[in-house]
Amino acid sequence: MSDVRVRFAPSPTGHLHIGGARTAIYNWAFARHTGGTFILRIDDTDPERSTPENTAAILRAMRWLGLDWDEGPEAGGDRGPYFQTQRGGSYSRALERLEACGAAYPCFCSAEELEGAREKARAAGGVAGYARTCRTLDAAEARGRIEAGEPHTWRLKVPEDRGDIVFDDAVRGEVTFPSAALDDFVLVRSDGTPTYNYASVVDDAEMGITHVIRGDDHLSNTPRQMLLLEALGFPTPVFAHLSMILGADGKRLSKRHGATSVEQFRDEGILPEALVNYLALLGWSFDDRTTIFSAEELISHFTLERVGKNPAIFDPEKLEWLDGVYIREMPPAALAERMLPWLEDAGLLSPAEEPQRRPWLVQLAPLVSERLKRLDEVAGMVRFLFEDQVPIDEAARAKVLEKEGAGRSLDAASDGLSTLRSWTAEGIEEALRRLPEALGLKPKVVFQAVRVAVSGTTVSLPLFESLALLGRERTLARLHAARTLAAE
RNA sequence: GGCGCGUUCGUCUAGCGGUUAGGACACCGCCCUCUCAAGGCGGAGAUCACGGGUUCGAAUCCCGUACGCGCUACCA
Repeated sequence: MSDVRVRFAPSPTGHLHIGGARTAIYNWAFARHTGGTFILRIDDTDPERSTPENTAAILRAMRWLGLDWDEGPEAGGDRGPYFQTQRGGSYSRALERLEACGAAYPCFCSAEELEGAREKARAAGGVAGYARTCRTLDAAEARGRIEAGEPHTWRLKVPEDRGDIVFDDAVRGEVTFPSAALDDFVLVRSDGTPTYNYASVVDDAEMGITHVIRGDDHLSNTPRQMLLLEALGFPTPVFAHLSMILGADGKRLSKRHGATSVEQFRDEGILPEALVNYLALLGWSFDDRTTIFSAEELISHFTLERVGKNPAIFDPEKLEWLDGVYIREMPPAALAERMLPWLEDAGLLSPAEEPQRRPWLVQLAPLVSERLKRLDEVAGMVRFLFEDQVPIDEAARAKVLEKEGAGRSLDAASDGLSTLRSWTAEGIEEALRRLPEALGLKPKVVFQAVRVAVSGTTVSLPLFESLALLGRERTLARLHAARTLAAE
């Protein structure tokens, strides 16, 4: 195992978003590629919005995607705990050190005061940012106010002579921030909890994180964190900032763009392999032409050098195409297996009938596989093979059954099939193929009449195979039922 | 407002000084065909955001402008 250590640190304020999922995938792939360690840490420092349910959902989504972590919740590890709310000791120890060396100071300004100052500054068109009012407070006086129980936060004292903060981002290259533009940001809130920038830095350092691969929204936080790192005497990790994933309108992805969380895609019948493949490609390229690759191939090819800098628009259509590719590649038995929950949810199959229906489902699988883009489409496609009777679609009746020749086609099909010796797709095809010529009708007329009679619609799974799966009895019953609706 | 980052077909991208600017999704056409798909073949689609440089030569390097996004919170 190499000494690379990376982490994915979601905050459990919601479900696993696809942006977060992509960050997780890159961290995971990087760790696996380098033989390093992948750590999952829960950044639950926002007491208002963090919930255990969200944490559970995130872990579930990670597992579903196939992203396993070496250290973290439910995995253990010797650098834990892996929940920030359980790491208070680390933050207070670090604060003591910062205070001792004069790198942090208490601030007694109230939230209202700060807000007021901010608005005034903004109205004046000047710089926002904290005015450093408490920075020059006398140490003894500050001590006294703290002891008197006055509410206060702790702020980092940004050094005045630091100059430019420069770092070499693994995806964006050299990035420079003038330290003069940084204000003395809050480390510890008045309730004693750490802010993101603070907790994250302390944890990354204590957990020995070597590469911080995270969203673009943290790029501007990086200089702050580097200042903290310097004050604490910790080494600087390699930073790699990933661009955002946007909706079709170029705006930040949100609910109105459709599904945005990993579990929503699962519920829409997207395969985890396809989602990982798609997300990996959103901002990273395998090479100059490869679109489809397995998780193993992703791992062996993944490098930070091939991560792109520009924001990417999420394209559900391409995801669905890719999902279709994965569905088609699946062996029939595997697809039959994956179809099960969807058939059960649609009430077409009960778990009890499952075992004896297995071989039948394996025969069905190849018929649906090449027309499925998502698994949630399967029930609608196969329903006519499960139910005893099928309603005839009004438009299909008008368009097909009421046409001249439909009735004769159904009669002839009934005749031919009722005495058919081997009820197989091949046998059925042979019997039905004879009909058009015998009736003097176009093949399409005959086959569409039979299709509508049997499936109720003009579009269905391949006819002969469908009849084979339906069985002789139900096929003949439907042919007879449709006869009454048909023209001659 | 300040600071930072980004900008190649509609979309995802390849490209890292010399290419007919390549691939994929979507789109269009043809073939296959019992419908729908899948598949095969072909097509259209990018003056590489714009304007200046540097260079024999720039999508590739530099500067500026525009637009987009992020940060500028006791959110993360």
